Amino acid sequence: MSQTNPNAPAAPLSKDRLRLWLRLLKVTSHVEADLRRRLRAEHATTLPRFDVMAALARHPKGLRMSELSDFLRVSNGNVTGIVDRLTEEGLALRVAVEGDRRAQLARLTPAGEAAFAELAAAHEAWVNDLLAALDGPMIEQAFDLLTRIESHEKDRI
Amino acid sequence: MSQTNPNAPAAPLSKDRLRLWLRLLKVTSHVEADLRRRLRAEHATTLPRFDVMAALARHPKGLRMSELSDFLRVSNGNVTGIVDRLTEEGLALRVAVEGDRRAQLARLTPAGEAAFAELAAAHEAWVNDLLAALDGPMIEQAFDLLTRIESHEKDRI
DNA sequence: GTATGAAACTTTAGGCTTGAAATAAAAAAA
DNA sequence: TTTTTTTATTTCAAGCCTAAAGTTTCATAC
Repeated sequence: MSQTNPNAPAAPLSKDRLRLWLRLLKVTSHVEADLRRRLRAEHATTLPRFDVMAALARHPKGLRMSELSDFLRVSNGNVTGIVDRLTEEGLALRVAVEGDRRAQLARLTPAGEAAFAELAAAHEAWVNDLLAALDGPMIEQAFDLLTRIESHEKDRI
Repeated sequence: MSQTNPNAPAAPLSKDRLRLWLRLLKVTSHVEADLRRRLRAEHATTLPRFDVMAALARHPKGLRMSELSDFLRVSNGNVTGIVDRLTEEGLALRVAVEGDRRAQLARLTPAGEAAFAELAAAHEAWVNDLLAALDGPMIEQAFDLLTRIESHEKDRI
């Protein structure tokens, strides 16, 4: 489904796409770094922990470790460590699954839920500030561009 | 310079910006993960190593370790390790700086330059493929959106 | 010349990340 | 039932990343 003719000389578009990618990466990395910095400085936590807590907050009944790693698109071993650390701090816990002694559900504790509520509010405000230059129509435009990239991605598989 | 009135109720735009950010992060992470996967699978290397090699390739005379970490926006200690590993494999080397025994220049070896040339060509082709859904005008649009985010960013500091 | 402070770099501790190996339990096959 | 395979999770090794502490060298002030 690629639009490029393999026999054609390198199109100038190829260079433009590369420049765009580098620019996109730079901007998103910068925003992400800012969020990480604020999470660390103002809330003594990290983005991966925030992501795990966000996933668990959406699923109050808990998620299996494997569901969690699927959801977050990270490896199994990765979430093991993060949930370990959240558990040590009393923000998460593991509960046995009825009828399957291999599996465990990770859940937020009440303290974890309270902590996440604060984090989520701060996070939304930060993002709102970082993207404040974009108004409604521009946001639409951006969604549109992302959808194009994503749908092409699915073609490729 | 923020357009939001702190006394106003949470604007719906705030939620839209958050949704956009999550979507943006998802798409860029996916593209980045794809590039990492291909670098590993097809060229037995990593994105951080590629980034260091790209910086050194742009500066044939070499870069001080601190210039390198400034350029890549990562910590000093970080580049120490990456250059160490590139050096172990004969792709980079450190040369003393005339007149300052504290400093060292990191440079690519001829083998490193050759390896990078291959990597860079493959990388450009991958990005071209991943962003193939974007034509010239859309690329312009995207640059425009990124410029807005960036320029607002500078306001905030 | 000596002392003080700054600069360039490395080392260290701790968290994140992956892929691969290990463990344990469940499910399927024999 | 016993064996085999699959599934859920953890552990491990190795690289990436940061902030903070440590080392060496340079520059400046005295």
